[in-house]
Amino acid sequence: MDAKAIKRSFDGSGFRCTPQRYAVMAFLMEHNSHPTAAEIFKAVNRVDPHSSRATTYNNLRDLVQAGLVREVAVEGRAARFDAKGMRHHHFICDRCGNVEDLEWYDVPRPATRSLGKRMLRECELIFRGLCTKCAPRRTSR
Amino acid sequence: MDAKAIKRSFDGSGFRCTPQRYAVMAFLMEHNSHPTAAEIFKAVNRVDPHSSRATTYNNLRDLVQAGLVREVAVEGRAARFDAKGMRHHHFICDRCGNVEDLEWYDVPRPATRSLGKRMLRECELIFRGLCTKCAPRRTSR
DNA sequence: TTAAAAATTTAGACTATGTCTAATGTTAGA
DNA sequence: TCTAACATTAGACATAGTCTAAATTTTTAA
Repeated sequence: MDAKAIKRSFDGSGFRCTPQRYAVMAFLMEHNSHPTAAEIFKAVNRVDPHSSRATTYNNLRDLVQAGLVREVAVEGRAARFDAKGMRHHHFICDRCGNVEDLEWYDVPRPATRSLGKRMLRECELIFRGLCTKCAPRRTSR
Repeated sequence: MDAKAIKRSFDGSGFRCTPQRYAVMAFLMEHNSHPTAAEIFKAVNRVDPHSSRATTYNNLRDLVQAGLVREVAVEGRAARFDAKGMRHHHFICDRCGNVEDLEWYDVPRPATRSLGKRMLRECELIFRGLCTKCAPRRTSR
């Protein structure tokens, strides 16, 4: 993949591009499966076992803070992560909890009145239901 | 509040309206602060200490399954709950993690094409930013 | 080049949140 | 009133994630 681009994305983030951080970013950019921290830790260490559990968790937090990675909380399950590439919405499966990307489209903002003194940063659309794997096959049910 | 209405809401849910479950429902209907399970447990037992921790957690899960309560996952924080009264959207504070209700309005559904074989159940809009308490006071910054 | 400072990694202890088990209690309905 | 199904409980357990303190690596500045 584009190693240079990954390294460049760290510029101005306040974080160094260490081998451990690079591995996390590269993995997330190559896989849009929204892995959990545990899955990322395992995957990264399968290739080159030089990132500890603590480092993986710390780095994920740093990357989220730097705005390079997004964390997705799922009810009753471990958090999932994705590289903030193209804008997209999320579909979360009621049954298996998997997170999938859905084509992005503009979302109407709430009325200024109802926001009050709150400072709005982003509007996120989350779709729920059954993913392709979990949806019943035919018209049965 | 409307004790009868709370009891009636259990009809057809497959769950009995026990004192412990009633207490959870009543608390959630009187407070729209989106409390965590731990907060609900404490609050309910302050009034009448007859619900154990396990029961509170079990009942919250049951009530969510019955569709009477909604669970809101927040990144890096404990899950929060609210009674599914009027439809509304959620505002989640980046800084303190508090969840607030925002007036409901219709959300455009994604294109059928991009949904594929997925079965869509609901579209949820989540706003992020700083709540009134956490937003900077004046125009400073 | 090198010494000191800053940032990063690490193992493993620790914390928070939530689930499970097995025993006990309660309720609805025959 | 008896019984089967349902519900509650204490406390052990599981999972996900954080923290600490020491070691390592990188950067800065002389």
